[in-house]
Amino acid sequence: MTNEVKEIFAGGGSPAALPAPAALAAKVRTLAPSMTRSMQRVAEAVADDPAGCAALTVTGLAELTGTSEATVVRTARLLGYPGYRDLRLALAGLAAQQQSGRAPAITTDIAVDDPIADVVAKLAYDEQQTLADTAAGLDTVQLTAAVAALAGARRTDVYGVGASGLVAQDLTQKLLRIGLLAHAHSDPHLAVTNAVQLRSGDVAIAITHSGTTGDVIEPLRVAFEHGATTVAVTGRPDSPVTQYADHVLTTSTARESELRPAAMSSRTGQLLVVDCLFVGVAQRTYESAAPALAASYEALAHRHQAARKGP
Amino acid sequence: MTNEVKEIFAGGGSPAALPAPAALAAKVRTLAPSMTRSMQRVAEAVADDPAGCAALTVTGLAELTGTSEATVVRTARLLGYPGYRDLRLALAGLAAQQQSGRAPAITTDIAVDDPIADVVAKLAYDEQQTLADTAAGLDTVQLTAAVAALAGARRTDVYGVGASGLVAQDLTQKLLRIGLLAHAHSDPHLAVTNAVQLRSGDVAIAITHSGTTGDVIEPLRVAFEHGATTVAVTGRPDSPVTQYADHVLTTSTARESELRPAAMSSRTGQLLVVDCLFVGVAQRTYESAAPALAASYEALAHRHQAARKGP
DNA sequence: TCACAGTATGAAAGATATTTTCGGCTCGGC
DNA sequence: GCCGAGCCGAAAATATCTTTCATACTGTGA
Repeated sequence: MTNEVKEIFAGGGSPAALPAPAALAAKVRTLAPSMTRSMQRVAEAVADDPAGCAALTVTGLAELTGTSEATVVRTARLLGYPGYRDLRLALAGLAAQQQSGRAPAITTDIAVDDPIADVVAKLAYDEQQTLADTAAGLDTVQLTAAVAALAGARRTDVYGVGASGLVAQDLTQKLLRIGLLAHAHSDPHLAVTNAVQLRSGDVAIAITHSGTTGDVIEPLRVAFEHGATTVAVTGRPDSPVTQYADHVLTTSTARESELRPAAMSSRTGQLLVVDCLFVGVAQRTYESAAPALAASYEALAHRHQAARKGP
Repeated sequence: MTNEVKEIFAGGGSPAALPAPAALAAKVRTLAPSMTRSMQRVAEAVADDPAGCAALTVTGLAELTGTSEATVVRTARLLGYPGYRDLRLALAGLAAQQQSGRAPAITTDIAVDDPIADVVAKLAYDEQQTLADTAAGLDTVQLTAAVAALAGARRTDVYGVGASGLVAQDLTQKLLRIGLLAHAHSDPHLAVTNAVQLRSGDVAIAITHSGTTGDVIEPLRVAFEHGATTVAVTGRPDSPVTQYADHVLTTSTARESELRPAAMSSRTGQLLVVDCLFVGVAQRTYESAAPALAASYEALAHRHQAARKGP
């Protein structure tokens, strides 16, 4: 008999019968007056530190509050749960919500004495922000034009120095993988001497956050003057580099600070632009890109060891 | 005896011992490849419907997935929890977070005929997700250890090939800027010949998404055997590369597809880890890092043209 | 193809946590 | 002071979780 009653409670009720975690604190306040002393102690502990209580077994919570298991279970029942087990789950949910609610507070700058966990959170948050901003600010018309130029290019040269040089190489690696002829230049002299070879039908891409890097502007200018289609990926749409760019792709300019140089966040936005270019081109040239990609995987397969399980 | 052990697990351990709910989805993806079939079924069910699974007992989840209780417990262990009970609590937390207006996830893949605006949105979303997952899954203990090793290193070698090679260079560039002696190797032969020079007090870092890239594992092994402190940045915490790593930093494994190679999303997570390492080291060596950073800006200033407004 | 080694898996036993029962206890009213 | 109502916790009963162990399976080398 008692068994049957319990089963109804545990499994038979409507799906949303249990109080939502968020309502727990309110329920505690509402019901507190009608509770006995011991139960109030339990309810108080639960409302006070949901996360802590969620980590406790029924026995642990009983000890913490100086009561018994039976009282804890009675309290859980009063709060609307079938038993302590379900209260505990709700508590875990509440704790998680509170924790995630605290997250947006990380907009502050990174300090020298920040614990490493904060550093991780802040960096991740900032880069997410940069991605969102860049995506929102990207001009799809310009992007489409750049993709079209790349897809039909005889050859593509990409210029970038410093951190942007790595982005340039990233783009080049990707384009090569889908069968396009691309080359990244970080040596300004070689970049210029190569740029003079370009002509109509070729594409030149300059990547510079500030838009003022002479070593990158110069080859783009040369390419521009030789009739190549030129693209600038920069955080400053009004900077010198755009003078010689047929298409300008703007990346977001995130806040920078002492411990977080501009190069760090700009890179994230630049890479997003590069990925967009790559996928755009891959879409346009799918017939040839897909087999080329597959072939490049194939070619690398033997350079990977078989994954072994633990010792 | 068993009692004592358990209590340590439940209450006494370090605060961040258990994986946070937010990290769960990432962990499932990261560890799924190393799971057995049955465990994958359980992991999938858990990732698929956290709320639903949180409502189930170990027996219920075993029945739902057509496996046994033992398998469910094993899966929970693999995901980093002491047992199913704790996994269930995390699940409840995750469910609560999702319910409280978290991202519903644009799970669709990039298609060949997606308009460019969709491509931008999907790529940005995916990379944001990768950042969040990587940040959530990053082990701060390992990170702290790696930072400490780097900050006190006589010299640092970083190994990476392909896309990871660019990440290696990014890290190297950053470390050099704050006055550390660092070098990136993408030539496997040179990497090994340099690795034999390393000894205790030096640091070697291998960056490989799959964790199976022989060209990167080999130099790390050599460095490891010569007594250097070794760090692996990989998406597979159980892969061969970790055999020779004193500290393992795990990046998130995002879904990949034909138009979005693994290298693309892995790069985002790797760069976040690199940034965390850099900032961590910069914090520890602030006295010398700050002036070094300032000096590096200074040195580059003359290579930037004055920003001119329009024509 | 077959034997074999190493794993993966689930059934059931064992341990732990939760729920129920039941009797002692306190407190206020008469 | 006596009585009754209801609070409370110890311990039994039950549900749940964990471990163990035997079996089935999978891939491997002869």
